Amino acid sequence: MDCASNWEYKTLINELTQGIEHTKQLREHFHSAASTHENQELLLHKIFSHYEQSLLILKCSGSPVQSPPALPLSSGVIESSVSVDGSPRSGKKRSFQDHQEFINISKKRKSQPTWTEQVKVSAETGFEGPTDDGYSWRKYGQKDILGAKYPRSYYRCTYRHMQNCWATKQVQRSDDDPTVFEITYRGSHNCHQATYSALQPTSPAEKQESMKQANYQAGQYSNQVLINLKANLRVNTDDVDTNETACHFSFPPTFSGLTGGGYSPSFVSPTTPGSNYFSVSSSCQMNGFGMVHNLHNLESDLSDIFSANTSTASSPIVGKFSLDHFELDPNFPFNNPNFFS
DNA sequence: ACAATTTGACCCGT
DNA sequence: ACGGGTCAAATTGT
Repeated sequence: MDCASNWEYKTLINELTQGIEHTKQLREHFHSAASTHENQELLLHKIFSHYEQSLLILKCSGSPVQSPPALPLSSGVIESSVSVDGSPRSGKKRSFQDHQEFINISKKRKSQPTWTEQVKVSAETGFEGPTDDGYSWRKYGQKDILGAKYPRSYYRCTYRHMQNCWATKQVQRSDDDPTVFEITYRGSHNCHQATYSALQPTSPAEKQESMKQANYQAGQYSNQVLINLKANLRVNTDDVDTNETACHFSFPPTFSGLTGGGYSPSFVSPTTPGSNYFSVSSSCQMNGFGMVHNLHNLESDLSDIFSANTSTASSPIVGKFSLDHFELDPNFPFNNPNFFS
C-alpha cells in the first residue's frame, strides 16, 4: 500500500469511526434533558461530514494524488523527524543539516495532496464562498507572479511549530475576474484546531484564539441568511486544469441583512445567538462587507477582507459545511473521475 | 509587549 | 538565468 492509499485508508477508517462516535453521542443527546438543539444539530452536522468525507475518499480512491480537502488528520506527509520547525537560523546562510532537511521537505511536499478552490467576492453579493475551514493561517510571503496581474500570497498553518502542522495555502487573485480568488491548498492539517476546537478548544492557544475570534462575530448573522445559504449553495467541479479540481462555492446575493465585520471562528461562541454558531463558521465566514462598503473601496476591501478571511480560515472542506446550510448538489458528479484527481 | 504582516533576500527546481 | 516558494528582519497592529 503506497503512502497515498494508506492515507486514504486511514482517513476513511477515521471518518467512519468518528461517525460512529458522533452517532452514539447524538443518541445520548436525544435521551438527555440537558441536551440542546444546538448540540444535536452540531453532532448531526459532524455525522454528515464524516459520511461525506468517507464517500469522497471512496469515490476518489483511484486517484491518490489529490486528497479530500483538509482532513485534520495526521497524514504523515511531513514526519516529525523534520526539524525545520522554526528553530532560529544563523543568518541567511543555512547549515548543511538544514539544507539536507530542506531537500527532504521539498521531496515530501511534492507528494503532498494539493487542490485548488475558487472563492468569489463581489460588491453586489458580498462574500461568496467558503472561508472557514476552522483553520487559522499565517501569511508568510507574497510574490508577484509572472504574467499575473495580482501577487500571490502564501499562508501556512498558524500551528506549524506548535503542532508540527505543515499545511499551506496560496491565494491568487484571478486575472480574468478580480472578484475570484483561487486558493491552492497543499498538505493536510496535522493540527487539531479545526475539528476539535469547533466544539471545545482544548489548548490554551486555541482558547486564546477562540476568545479573540469571539470578539469579532457576536451576533451578526441572521437565520435568513443561513436559510438562503442552504437553498443556494452549490458545488461545482469544473476543473481549473487537468490536475486540480476547483470547488467554486457560490453563495446567493442575499446577505444584505448582514452588518458589521468579523471572522467566523471555528468554535462555539457563547455570544453567538441561535443555533448556528458552528454552521456559520463553516459555511460562511463573511463579513457582510459587500453591503456596508462603497464600491469605491472594493479593490482594497477585497484584499483586506479576503486576507482576513484567509488568515483565519478558508474552507476546502466540503464536509465541514453545516447540514443546515450545506446540501450536496444532486448533480454533484461524484463519479467524475477527475474529481480530486 | 506580543502577535501578525510586509517585504527583500535567499534557495531550489527547471 | 529565471521564476516560484520560503525565510526572517523590519514594520505594523492590537
